[in-house]
Amino acid sequence: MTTTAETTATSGLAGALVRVSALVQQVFADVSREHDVTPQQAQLLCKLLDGSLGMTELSRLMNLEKSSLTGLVDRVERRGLVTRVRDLHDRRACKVGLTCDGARLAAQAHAAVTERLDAVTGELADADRQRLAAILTDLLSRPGNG
Amino acid sequence: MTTTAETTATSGLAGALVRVSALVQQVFADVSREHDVTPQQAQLLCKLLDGSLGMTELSRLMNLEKSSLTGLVDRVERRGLVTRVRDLHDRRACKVGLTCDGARLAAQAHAAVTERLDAVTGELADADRQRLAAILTDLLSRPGNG
DNA sequence: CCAAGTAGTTCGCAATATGAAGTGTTGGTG
DNA sequence: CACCAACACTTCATATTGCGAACTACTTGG
Repeated sequence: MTTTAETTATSGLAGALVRVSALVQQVFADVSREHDVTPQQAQLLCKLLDGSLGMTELSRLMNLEKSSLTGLVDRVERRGLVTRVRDLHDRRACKVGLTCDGARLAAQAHAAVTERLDAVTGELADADRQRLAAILTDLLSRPGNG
Repeated sequence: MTTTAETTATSGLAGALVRVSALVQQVFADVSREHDVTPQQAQLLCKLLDGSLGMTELSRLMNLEKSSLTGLVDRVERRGLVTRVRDLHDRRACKVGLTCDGARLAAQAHAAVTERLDAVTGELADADRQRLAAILTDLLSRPGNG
């Protein structure tokens, strides 16, 4: 067993997940480009949609080294989409938050991604959509998958 | 409407898809790193698992500009995982194919990704796994989503 | 008060991605 | 046949991404 690519056939689920992931990434890339930001920048903005976050928290959330995040935030800040605010209680730390422009862009990009993904899943039967949502939610709720 | 992040709540499906995508990307990144290649390089190798492909075909398959692909193939070729073979019938074109090392690495990486994703979905009930696979396959079979 | 830990940044480096421009090659049309 | 548009791929300049190691500044426990 585990001879060649055909191994995929065992379940097909893993392969399907990889392909779905590629599809989502493509949607994300398209939307980001239409809003004149990179996918990473768009993702950063979206993470901030429900409140400012510290660098460490953000790096954990985005699976990035802190040093990588510094640069990313630098570039997004230079575009005026985000600001660093020094934390009053801990002068080492800072909170990264959206500017007005950033919030607008983030909301639009988020809506566009959602809309397009809903369009993709919209071709499914309603029952399947429900089931899909339920199963994925279940999957993501397991420890380690969140 | 479309006020803030809470908009996600409408269906939750789009958000779940995004999160699943991130999960898959992380698995891919981990596995790639363990095999000492970048995710992009691993992806390239996997595309070649069932036969050599031309640059144009590859660029379409990977949603990359041809110029981007040239560099990617260069680096992977430099590592001895892939070779360019001039096409006899069309001297403009070339076929990119796996070397022995490349094929081994690709197979291992592919197996590792599959294994890890199966582990992730293994926590689901069997019936849900089946349903999930069926729905995703259906989704991916729709024109434009493949 | 001092040692250890924590939050971020800086630096050097390699990889990734794009678009514009360039090199050959092919194939059809006049 | 000669030409030229289309095609396959490469080159180049540029920006972004990402890592790890070393660094600064601040906080906190003892």
